[in-house]
Amino acid sequence: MPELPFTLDQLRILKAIAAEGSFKKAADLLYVTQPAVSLQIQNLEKQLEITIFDRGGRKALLTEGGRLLLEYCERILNQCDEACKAIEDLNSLKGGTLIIGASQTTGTYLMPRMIGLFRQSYPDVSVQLKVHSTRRTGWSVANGQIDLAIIGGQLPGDLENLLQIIPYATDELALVLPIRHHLTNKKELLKEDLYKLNFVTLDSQSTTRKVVDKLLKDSGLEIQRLKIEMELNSLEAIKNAVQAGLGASFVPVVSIERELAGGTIHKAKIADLEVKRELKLITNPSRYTSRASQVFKKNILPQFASLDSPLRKI
Amino acid sequence: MPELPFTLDQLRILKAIAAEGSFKKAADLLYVTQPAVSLQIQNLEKQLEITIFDRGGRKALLTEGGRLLLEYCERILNQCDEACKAIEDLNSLKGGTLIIGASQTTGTYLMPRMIGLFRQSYPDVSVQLKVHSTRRTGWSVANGQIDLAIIGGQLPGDLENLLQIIPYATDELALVLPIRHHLTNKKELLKEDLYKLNFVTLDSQSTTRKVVDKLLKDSGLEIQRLKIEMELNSLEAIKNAVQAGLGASFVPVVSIERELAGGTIHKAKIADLEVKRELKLITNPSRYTSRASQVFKKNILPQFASLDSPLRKI
DNA sequence: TAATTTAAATAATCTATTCTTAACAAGAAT
DNA sequence: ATTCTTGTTAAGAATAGATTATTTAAATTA
Repeated sequence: MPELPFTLDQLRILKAIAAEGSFKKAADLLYVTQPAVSLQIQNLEKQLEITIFDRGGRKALLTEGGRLLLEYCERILNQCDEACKAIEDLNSLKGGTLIIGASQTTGTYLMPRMIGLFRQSYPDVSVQLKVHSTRRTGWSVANGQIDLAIIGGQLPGDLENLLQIIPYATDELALVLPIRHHLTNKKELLKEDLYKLNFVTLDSQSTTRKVVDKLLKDSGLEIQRLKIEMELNSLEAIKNAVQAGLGASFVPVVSIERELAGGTIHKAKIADLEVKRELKLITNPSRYTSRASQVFKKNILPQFASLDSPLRKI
Repeated sequence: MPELPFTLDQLRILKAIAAEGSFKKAADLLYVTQPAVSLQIQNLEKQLEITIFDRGGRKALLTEGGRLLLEYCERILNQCDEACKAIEDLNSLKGGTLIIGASQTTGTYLMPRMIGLFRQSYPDVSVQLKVHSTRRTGWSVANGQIDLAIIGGQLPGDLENLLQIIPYATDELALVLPIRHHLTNKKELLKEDLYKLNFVTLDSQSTTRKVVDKLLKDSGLEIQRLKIEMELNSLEAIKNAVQAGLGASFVPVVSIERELAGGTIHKAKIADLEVKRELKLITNPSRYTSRASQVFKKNILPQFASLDSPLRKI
């Protein structure tokens, strides 16, 4: 190894001697014997080809070269200390960044609460939330741009093997009706009733829309017979449309908590149909997992996870 | 020794890997084997309790902590490089300070030429010239405030043992007369003639004055019989006074080179009297000798030294 | 999919630093 | 003069770090 002319230990010794004015005291300060100090300084002087200390007098005094070196020495050691502190902060989560991926729905209704909780405990970690499609989120996790993500949709097959996928929670996709709709009287609906409704849906690109379509189809419904009044591109717009009496819709329950509590929207029960999807936590097991990510997964996510999620099993 | 969490070598390895994106290539770059690199990084990671590299993929990628550390790493290594350069410059005399002491006379007439010569070769060394009394100069050399000095007077006894005193040159104190003075006709004067002259002298504090007085007295002259027209405090003033015809004076030959060449002053010979003093180089053998000081002593001084000076014996 | 190649981790051995103890030398303080 | 302190020198011991050889894992290629 093409050698450096000094080591950090030598610089530490130099600093100590300069501060104490004595080899002996420096040795005591550093918990080594005095010859060790002498030797190191001799090596340093030999390698730099300068005299550093004037040992003549009562005190060990710095020569011109010594003073020059000491200046750099202090700067270098300060940088080292700073580096240590920064790393410690990172370890104790007083710094760093956590990047979380989510779909539109979880990103809008679930993540903000989770992140809020996380930041209560770790206010110095900056958290980024990336809302993208399931596919794109999956790739981002795969190549390390995102630490972890919660998705509701189906991943491309090749990613399924690459990523760790943990069932996280069940997201019910509730049928919501305007509160003055005539079907709100009925305790329970039947699948058949859906054909009588006008629907306001997410546009067909959306993951949630695809999931709903697939689930309805799987349950035996002929989805092309469902009347779609209009397609909107955000859940908020849909909720507003439903509340305005423009039609019914399937929306994630997490997105209507406030409306249900305020009685501004009606959630219908369907006797012979359950529209549910699995929310899944995805991470990349072959990548480095940041401390913040570990903590988020271990401490925050379980508080929102459904009871049967592996994350809950403490 | 309370340990530092990393060594400069480890930082160098870290930097190399980050640059090359590979442990192997970093190893080649640093002329070590690959396991050595692996081990050092492992130690680093253990000590800092962080993961630095993501070894999963094709390339060794930095983790968040790794990037953080690398920032400090680069700054630290840069400082180290700078320190090395500064020391090298000092060694090769591309920096540093040389502090030279001198009496009024040598400081005015000799040193400027020497320093000029020195700075031709070493323009980056800053040179300070301190003109003080012999006594004060001696003490400054003793306590290290001055690297070396040339003095013409007598040192206090205690300093004579402490310092290294090398005969350097003989400084003739020439009797100078106005060019129109009636004694300039004579080829050689005699001591007796001095009593007929009016003298313009340095004031009695001055080293040169004391030396001249002593030398004249030692040669048997009754100095109180010499007529002193006036006392001035600088050689330049004296030279002007002499040239103006106000009187004669003993002045160091080095101080009248220009005037002799221009024929504006007359230097008299005295048959039975030689007024000479030894200029001596003094240094402090028990103190650190700067590189600049060594060079000045070895290369510059001999060019101005008299033939019998030890400095000339190459 | 298997085979080859490449990079990194691991293990065992060996070397080289760098401590420590001990003995010594030089200055300062008593 | 001698005692105490401080630093240097020298020899042995402990440790850190490097090397070679081998194993493991991933990526490229056939």
